[in-house]
Parts: sequence; structure tokens; C-alpha cells
Amino acid sequence: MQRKSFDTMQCPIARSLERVGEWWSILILRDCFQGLTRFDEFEKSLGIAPNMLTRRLNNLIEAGLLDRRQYRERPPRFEYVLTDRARDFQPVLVALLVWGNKHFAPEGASVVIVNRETGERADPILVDRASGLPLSDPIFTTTAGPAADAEIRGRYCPTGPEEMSPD
Amino acid sequence: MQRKSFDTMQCPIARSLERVGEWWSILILRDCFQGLTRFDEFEKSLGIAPNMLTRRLNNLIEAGLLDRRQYRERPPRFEYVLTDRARDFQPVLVALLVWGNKHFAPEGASVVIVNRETGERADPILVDRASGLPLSDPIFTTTAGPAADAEIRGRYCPTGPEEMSPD
DNA sequence: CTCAGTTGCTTTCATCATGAAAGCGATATA
DNA sequence: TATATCGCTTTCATGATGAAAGCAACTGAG
Repeated sequence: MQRKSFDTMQCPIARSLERVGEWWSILILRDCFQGLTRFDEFEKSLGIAPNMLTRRLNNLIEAGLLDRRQYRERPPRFEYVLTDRARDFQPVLVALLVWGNKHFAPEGASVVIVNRETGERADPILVDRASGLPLSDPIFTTTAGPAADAEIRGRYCPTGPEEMSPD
Repeated sequence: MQRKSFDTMQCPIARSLERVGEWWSILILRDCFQGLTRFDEFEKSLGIAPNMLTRRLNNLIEAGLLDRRQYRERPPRFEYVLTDRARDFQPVLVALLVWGNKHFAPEGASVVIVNRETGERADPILVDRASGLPLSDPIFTTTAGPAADAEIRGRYCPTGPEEMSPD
């Protein structure tokens, strides 16, 4: 039974998940950020079945997140490298790491982000670039943007001048 | 064939994904952040099969991300509300939204975060709380933390004093 | 030279996940 | 009374999944 696609949704979160939301995909990207490039490296790091790894790598290539680069002719051998688009995924990984360290690490932080020069541990926080205010501030709200379709507008303006049922 | 658990991994990202990494789970959390609480609301919003929704809701409850609250006795009826742990997931959602708007929205931003008072659109960025430096700065690096086990240490210090093979 | 090991996949197979659809019990409304 | 709605549960056929075997090509040791 094929998984239902999120691609019919306009929500940007849904669109992101359409490309990275399968089991294993985000962990593969994590490993790419760690510098792994080869099939056997991913396989060893993740303990993933080869057929699943092949499948996920191909989907990430299809999504424009990985490039496949031949590093050997005989036999043909490829490595997998992050695209610029994938590099912009880093904040998601950082946010997952912070959340995991806070809530699912009773033994303490096993992975941290540090300042190379001072050795100090970083404490990541999401802020608004212009005002410097943390995004957790109640002053911020999520709403329909300029390109929103009827469904998204209905979602975020349910009591607006035109009552729309989400569909 | 049961999906392979990430719970044997110490990586905080893997631990986060163990709890939210199934198809639909993050979108359910998105909807909870939007104020949806009832079964039929999620069902309508997502277009998800009822048996899958039940399953995912139960897994999110099990993971301590949702609480089930009875709002009616006859028949027994429940709504689903975010726990504090789940509220801390917001930065992940924001990061996914920003990434999706940038890379997968040729028509422009359909969902945005705005300042309620000024109406100005927020531009989220991940910074280090202490120094204010963006996490994308090359000065930052990811490394093994104080609670790291041998596998994680091998992952992040492959050329350290003790060469360890990741396992 | 042969043989064994390694790499990077592909193929096979049995089991579980998945979504569509029907079903159920309880309630509310006409 | 009948019909609609809600919140699930059950059924069923199809695709995903992981374990394991397989394959071709290479490398290195004896």
C-alpha cells in the first residue's frame, strides 16, 4: 500500500516532509553532514538494509538533496554529496538535536555543538533576524502568506470575511 | 516487516526521530500547534485514514508528546493536546517551514510567521544564545558530548588518541 | 596463478504498514 | 421513526520493510 503523498498540500512543512519524511532519510542527511559519502559508510553507520539504502539515496537524489558523483570507472563507483539545497537543511537537524538532548537523553548530551575557538558549547536558539526576538515569543504568530491558496487561508483565517472550510 | 528502531542509537537526532519520524506524525503535531484537538479535525485537515490516525495519535501519546483528555462521558470522547515536551518541538517545525518556503514554493510563501504588533514578517535564524553568532558560521562544529558512548565518540573523533570503529 | 575478502549494489522472500472502505455503537436532529 | 455525525475498529489488498542471499568486479595475499 503506497504511502499517501503530501505533495497535494501547499503547506511548506508538508512539502519539506514529502522529500525527507521517510524513515531513514533524515539520518542519511545527518551522516552526509558528518562527511560520509559512500554506500558502505552509510550502511555501517546506520545498520540499514542495502536495498533500503539504495532506495532512500535515490529518493534524496530525486528530491535534489544529494548529487551522485562517480569516483571510479571500473567498476563504476559513486559517492553521494549534499547539494546546496540540502545544506540549508542544517537548522532542522540542529533543532532535532537540541530537542533530543533536552527530552530524550537522561544520561546527558551525547552530541553537542561547540565553538571551535573557545571550546564553549553553543546553545542554539531560533530568533527573528531583524528584531532579535526569540521565535518562542507570543508576539509571533503563524499565518497565511502572500501565495496562500484557499485551503491555507481557510486554515489560518477561519473567522475571516470569507469563511472557508479547509479541504 | 517492522521498521527498524532507532532506539539503539544514542544520537539525539535519532532519538527524536524515533518518536516523530513516522509518516504523518510531524503533520499531526503541526495541526496541534494550530489548535486542532479532535479526531475529526485531524482527519479532515490531513486526509488521513482513520486507522492510521488512531495509530499515530496513540504513538504520540506513548512518546509523551500528546495528552488524551476526555471531554464527554456518553459516549466517551477524547481530545488530544500538546504536552510541554511537544511544545519544545516548535523550532523543528519553524525550521521545516523556512526550508520549505525557500526551496519548495515556486509560487512564493504560503505560510509565514509574523509579528502580531507590527505585522512584519519574521525571518527566523538559528543563533548561539551566548554569542549571537549564527549556527551556520564555520566556527561551530558538532562533536561528541560529555555523555557520549564509544560509538558516538568514534563517530566524531575518528583520528583521536583512541581510534574507534563506529558500531 | 588461485582463493578469499571487499564493495556496491540487486534480488528474493516473508512479514508488517498502509490506505480505502465498510462497519459499529452511541448520540443528535428532523 | 429515519438519517446524519462522531470516533473509532475491522477488513482486505497492496506496497514497504529488513534479513539474507546473490552477483560482478575488483584487490590483495599466498
